[in-house]
Amino acid sequence: MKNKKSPNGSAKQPDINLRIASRVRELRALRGASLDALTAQCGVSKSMISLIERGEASPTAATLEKLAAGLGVSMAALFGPDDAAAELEPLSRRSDQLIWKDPESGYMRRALTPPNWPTPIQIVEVHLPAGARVTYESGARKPAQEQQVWVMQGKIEVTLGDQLFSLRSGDCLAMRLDRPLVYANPTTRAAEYIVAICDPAPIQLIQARTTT
DNA sequence: CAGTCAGGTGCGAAGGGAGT
DNA sequence: ACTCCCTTCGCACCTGACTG
Repeated sequence: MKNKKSPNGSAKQPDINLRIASRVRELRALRGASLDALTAQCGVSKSMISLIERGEASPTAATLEKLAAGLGVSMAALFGPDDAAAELEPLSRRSDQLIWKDPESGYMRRALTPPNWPTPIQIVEVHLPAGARVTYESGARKPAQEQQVWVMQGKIEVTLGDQLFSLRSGDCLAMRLDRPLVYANPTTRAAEYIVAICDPAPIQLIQARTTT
């Protein structure tokens, strides 16, 4: 739960933190929830949410996932577009894709889906270092979300509730996000995998922007 | 009441010293 | 040179007080 010092000292990620900040603030406003209300829903302290919304904290994947669950969205929705006036761009170039690194586990995720494209499908590329483990404790969401994990390289273990799945290169696991979820790389080599998430929240966000 | 700030806690990484 | 142990440091995260 508690953080480890990042390998390069203070690995601040100002751009991505500011993007997460505006996304959390926007999603919370969209739901008309106060800091207290969101605290009650996700279990992250009011002060921590406030820090995240100001871009002054580098939250762990576990904290972001709790926040996302409290807001009723996938984690991918927290990395969404920060420019409401941006044109619809169907092509996401490798060099433009947003990368976020979990300061706790070293887990690195790259958002592949074009950021402003109105789709419920979010595709994410993940690099999971050797020995790393990422826990998502929140379980069920409303509306229900589904995702599929396709391993490109290495081996990973996915624990959904009390079910353990060992995946190797080429394997694809489909799951409904209704139980706590753990990704682990028990090997001594980094693993790479693709996650396809079905989440209507980004569309709701774009629709809300266009109607305000 | 919503949001911010200050101070404190717990944890792992890094670094240094001692022993082999 | 290597390993073990201890201390220090930096960070996420928390509680509770404070402000408007």
